[in-house]
Amino acid sequence: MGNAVTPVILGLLSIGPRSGYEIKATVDRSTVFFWAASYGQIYPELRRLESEGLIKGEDASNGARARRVYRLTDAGRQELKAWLLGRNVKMELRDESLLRLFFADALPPEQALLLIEGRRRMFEQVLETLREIDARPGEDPPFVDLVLRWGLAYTAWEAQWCAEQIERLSAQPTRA
Amino acid sequence: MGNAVTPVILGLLSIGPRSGYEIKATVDRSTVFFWAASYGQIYPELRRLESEGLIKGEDASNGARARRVYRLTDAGRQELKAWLLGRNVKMELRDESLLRLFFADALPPEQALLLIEGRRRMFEQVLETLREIDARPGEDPPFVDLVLRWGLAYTAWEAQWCAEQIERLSAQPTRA
DNA sequence: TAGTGCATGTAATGCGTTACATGATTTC
DNA sequence: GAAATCATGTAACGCATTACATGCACTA
Repeated sequence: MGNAVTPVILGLLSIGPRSGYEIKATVDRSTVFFWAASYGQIYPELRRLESEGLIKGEDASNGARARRVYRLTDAGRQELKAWLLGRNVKMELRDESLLRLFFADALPPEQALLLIEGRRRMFEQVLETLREIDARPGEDPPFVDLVLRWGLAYTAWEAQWCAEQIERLSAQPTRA
Repeated sequence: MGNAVTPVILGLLSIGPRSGYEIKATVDRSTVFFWAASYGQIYPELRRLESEGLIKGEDASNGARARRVYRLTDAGRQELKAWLLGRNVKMELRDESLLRLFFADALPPEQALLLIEGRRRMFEQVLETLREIDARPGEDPPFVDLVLRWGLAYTAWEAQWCAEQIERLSAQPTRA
């Protein structure tokens, strides 16, 4: 497995053939919430993966506009399965809003409350975005759908947690 | 605000004076779950922050062993507050276990289930780690404690979500 | 015909992690 | 006396983001 973008490419191509551009577009409205990818990673990696025989590119130009569609090879599918079942599970969060909350004792109580309020709004907005995606119903593979539902549930939980803390702290403003 | 480690240093020093080594140690058992930091960032940034007058270092050597303890200056506290109240909220998740779940349609159903099971175990383990931290009671500042409780609640929620999905999918193995 | 979206790609830049280097002090 | 911990720091490396460059095709 090459780098961070490798499983994304292999995974998306396991759903269906795509161009580099389409991979990026798909990522930007699906995995980007928990796994980002940029052109700077995608295009070089597509060539590398093809040279390793894990994917196969095919010309799909439209007139003079170049276009190359990739599909997974059998070897590529094997590689994807191996990655899916591999043991290394690392999860890293980089949550700036949470870091702020962690240091909120440096602020007067009413401003600290604003921090939680901001966090709530953030998740409320993500929730809206995800609900719009949800609008077009089940044309996605089952587990793609499952993860979308995870996103909805998780985001709602975060917003709810913030709401509870705000209520609790508003009642007893002296201590968190 | 310099880079990713800047708010961590300013924030931890707002709780109390610390050496670079202690900052790293504190991070590794608190913010590391949502915000990591390494020596390669910390030591250069400490010097930079001191040269900017945001923190002040003081020699605290023990015999021949060098040690330098930093404290926040008034300017540093202002900078911290400004960061806390700033508007840019970016949150990035990098959750490999979730990415696997997203592509789990490439696997036969019983192996896909194993993926959720593995995710559940991962959160169950983090939960244990966090509960051990929780064991020593309220000597932390209120919001530090709040974020720890967030960690406990969040982790428990994730484990619970996995358990629910496993149950649901075990009952109806054909669709996710 | 102007603007948006499709499409591929690279170079520079910045960044954080990893690994290494060094040595003192405390604990068992 | 050995091992763990305290303590500071740097260099190399890998990696991803950002910005840029180029041009076609479709649509309003």
